[in-house]
Parts: sequence; structure tokens; C-alpha cells
Amino acid sequence: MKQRVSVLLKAQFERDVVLEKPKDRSFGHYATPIAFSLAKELRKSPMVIADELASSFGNHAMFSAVEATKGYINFRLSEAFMDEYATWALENETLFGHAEREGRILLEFVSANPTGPLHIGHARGAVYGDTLLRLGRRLGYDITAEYYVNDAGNQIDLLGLSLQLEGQHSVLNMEVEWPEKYYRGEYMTILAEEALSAFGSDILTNPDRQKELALWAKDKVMELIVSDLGDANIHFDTFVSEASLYDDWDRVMKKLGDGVFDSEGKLWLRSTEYGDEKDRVVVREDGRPTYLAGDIVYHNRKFEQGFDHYINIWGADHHGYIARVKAAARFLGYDAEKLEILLSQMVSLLKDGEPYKMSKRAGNVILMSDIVEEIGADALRFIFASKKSDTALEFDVETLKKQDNSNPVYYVNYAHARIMTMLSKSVLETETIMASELKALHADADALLFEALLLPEVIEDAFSSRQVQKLPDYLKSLAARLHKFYYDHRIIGTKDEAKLLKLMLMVALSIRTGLSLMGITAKDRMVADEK
RNA sequence: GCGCCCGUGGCUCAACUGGAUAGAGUAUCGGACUUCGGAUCCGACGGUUAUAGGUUCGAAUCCUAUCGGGCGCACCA
Repeated sequence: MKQRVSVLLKAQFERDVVLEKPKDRSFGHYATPIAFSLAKELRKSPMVIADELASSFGNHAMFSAVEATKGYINFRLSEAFMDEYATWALENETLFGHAEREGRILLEFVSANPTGPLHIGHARGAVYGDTLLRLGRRLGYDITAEYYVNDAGNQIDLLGLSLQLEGQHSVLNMEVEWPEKYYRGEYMTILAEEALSAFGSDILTNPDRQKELALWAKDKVMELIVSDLGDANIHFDTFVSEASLYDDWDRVMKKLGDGVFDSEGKLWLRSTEYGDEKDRVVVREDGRPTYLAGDIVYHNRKFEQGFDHYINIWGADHHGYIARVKAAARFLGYDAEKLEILLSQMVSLLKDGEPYKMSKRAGNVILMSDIVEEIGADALRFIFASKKSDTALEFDVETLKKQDNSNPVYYVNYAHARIMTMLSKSVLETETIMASELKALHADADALLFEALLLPEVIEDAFSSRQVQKLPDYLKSLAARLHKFYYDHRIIGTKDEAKLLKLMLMVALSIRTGLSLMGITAKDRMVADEK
């Protein structure tokens, strides 16, 4: 909708036009401050320019009014235009918000180590990534969701060791000496028991079988992770194993060319050349590759697949890592601009205003699965998508359990359910409702219709700015308008029933579509939990 | 010490990326049910946008400095 207005204005004014929504809707639906930027050039006051531009506009079917106010030019969309757009949307639900964007994007996110179940920090990155994925796909991009599995390196050795010790300690009741760092938690006990029944006790006691145990365990842990993600409606297209990449190492190293050099018996990446603080070790003295080596081969693999754009979502604690990976991309001969790295910041949970207790059982972390169980996947997704990903988030789980308007998921769902209830109570046929025209609406209905039609531009804005919180913000505001409208105006049994129900259908469509882009299924009925 | 992120009513967050009177929820106080779901709605209270300068028609947003907080500064991932 904004797109169409923008194109029209660009043609009319023969230049790019900034289009915004007036703070006060009584001014109109859209506005442009173009007169301010022309003022200097034309040596005239913005007021005069705005007046001239507005009056030169003439009549256009898309607008019912074009007016200049205090230097702004305000546009009011015509009812005919909005009715036509709404009718199209209702008849083409799956196309509503679609923008025919082209381009193949590789989106890598979560990529948590296969050494334990997902915690709450992973969950934020997961929700952020999956929401971006859904938004981008809606716009038409061809996006592959990828998970990089770090199944090589020290942490896998440590997984094998930890699991043996756990087995000796809690399954075989042996005395063990714990190292300084090891993996722990309920899942380790369960894995140890499983290992015992699958392979016998030797697997838990024989140091020579640690590696074998580790490789078995990381697959098990991955199953756990995939299941946790699935519970939140998050699914990946591809999983890339770090261990499987090293066969390619020699070839990729040659490709790095001058980007690497030998010193002190080690191989270094000359990352300072591209702004990194220091050069980084890629292969240690003993010949073992560092984590960076894997990431270089992995990113080479990404680029060789020829996507148009690459997005990585990393925990904010990895921000220092960005420079070296981008440097590697350039040494490999690729455009580092195509590699976009987004950060997802820390999460801290509260419960009744107090810090959420990390359970010993879980291994002193807050598990994603525990929170999903406590507040539900919908609430988790909604709240995690509600704040800019690159700033720290703090929220209280108790708020998300309430069933009133302090809980945004409830509030938005209730708006949808209200509409569904109205429709079921009306005697009108769908055809009658759809055949009615959205015209001669009062101001509240007009405002609600316009709000409902904004979803496509919210999707566009949220995806292109990578700020997914714009979607939940919009849904809360649309739901609020709906609730108020419902309170102020009766619909069933009035002479305007058909067209107002068509308006309701449009609002419901935007809510349902918006929620689905956050991986949440809109509710048709609200059922109170039994206490 | 260096780098990245951040600082907006008591609390949790917005503000169309430089635009009109800085908006929601929560908390507190006060209202609205013979009507489609009151799981809702309305009103009041609450702000020098951390501080100080600067840039311009215009700044919460951009620049500089200071203060405060988080994260990082591995041959760990």
C-alpha cells in the first residue's frame, strides 16, 4: 500500500519521497516532509512549497484528500482504494504481505554446541532467527535455514570425558575425581544410563572409548536440541558438521593465499590487514586446527554455494570474532559485505521480580525447555521477538503466565478470538460479507481498516531493518484498536453489519498472518486455564 | 587499558532510522457490564530522553567529551 503511494508520488514530484505516517491520524494516512528539504533549494518557505505541491496534485483515485499543513503534505487514502485492497487480501490470504522479492539467502543461526540442551540465551537467537526467516520468506526471498554443528575440537573430547565420569559417578556408583570444567546436568545422567544399556559398562570406564562415546553422545544431544527447537516451532533445512569440513582444509588454505603465513611453527591468518586487532592462529604448533580454521572452511563452503546474501546470528559474546571471519572471507576472494553478522544479546529472567533461579538439575543454566514448559512456546516467542535483538532483555516469567492484557500474547489472541466469535454469531453468509463495500465508514472504522492494511509494510520494515520487534509492536497496537472498536461500536444486528464484519475479517487476517510469522497459531477461541 | 552494545516516567519496552505535541504496558488512584466474550474499555498521576557541548529549518536519534551498566579482549568454542 505504502509502496503504491510512494511510486505514485515519485512520479508526480519527480524525486524520491520520504513517506511517513502522521503522528496524529486526523491529518491523513500518509504524509511527507518533502517541502522542508526543498525549501533551501527553491528559496521559499516550506509552507508555500507544500501548498503549491498539494494543490498541483489534482484528483487521483487513490486519494480522497491531499492537503498541506504546516509544511507537511498529508494524504488521505480513498475508501475505494482501501476496499479494493482489503478485498484482494481476503481473497488471496497467502499473498497478503508477499512482495515478490528475489534472492537466495543463507541464514545461519543457533549453532549451539552439541554438548548440552539449549539454554535461554540460545532461545533468543533461535526465535530471532526463525522470525527473520519467516518474514523474509513471506516477502519472497529464498532462504535456507542452517545450523552449524561444532562436532570437533576440545568440547567433544570434554563431552566424552564428562559422560564417562557421570556414568561412573551416578550409574556405576564409583568414586570419581571431577576436573575443573566438565558438562553436567540431568541430560548427562540420562545419557550415561542410555550408554550403559546400549554398550555395556566398558564404554563408561575404558578411557580408550571416550571418543567413541563422545561421537555417540553428540548425536543424542543434537536430537535433544532439535526437539527443543521443534517445540518452539523452529526448524532447519540443513545441518553442517564441522568435523566433515576438514577434508577440505588443504584446498581452502591454498585459496587463502597471502592471507596466511607461518610463524613460530604455527599458521596465522593475516587478519590485521582488514582491521582485526591482531593476527590469529589458524593451525597450532602440534598441527591441530583452531576453531577459526573450521569457520574459515565453513564460510568458504557457504560462499561457494553462491548465495546472494549471508546472514549469521551470533551471541553477542562473540562480537570480537566478526573481524577475523570477515577478513577470512576477503582473503578467500569473496565480498565480505555479503556476510552480515547480527548479534543477539543476553537474556536475564525474573520470577516475581527476583532473579530466576538456575537449577542444579539443569546444570546451573536456565533451560529453554523449562521456560517453554512454564510459559508456553507462544509466550516465549512473542516476548523474545519483542525487543531489539542487540540489546539486553529482561523479563518476568510470571507476567507471561497471566491471562489478561499484561500478557501480550493473550491480548492479541483475544482480539482474534473476539472476531471469530462475532462471525459465528452473525447470520450473514460469507458471500454477503465479502460482497459488501467498505465505504461510508465512520472515522473509527476507517482508522481500524487502515491499521489492518499496514501489515505488509510492517513485514517489509521489520525484515529490512532486521528489527523483528516491529511485528509484535504492530500486533499489540492493532489488537488495542480492535478491542476499543469493539467496545465503542456494536456490529451484530446493525444495518452496517455486513461491511463491519468485512472489516473484522480484515483485522483477523492481519493478526493471524502476523502471529504466524512469529511461529504462533492464532486462537479462534480463548479457553481459560483451570486453576 | 582497548573494542562492541546500551542508558527514554518507579519497573519492562516503543518512537517509521533526522520530522508534527516522546508513545504503550505495568504499578498507583478513580470510573464503565439489562448489549456481539468485562480475559475488555475510559480517565488521572508520572519525562530537562544519563550529563555537557556541537551540527541544522528540526535531535531521543548524528558528532565530541564525561559519567554509569553489560559483553568481549584465547593457540575455548
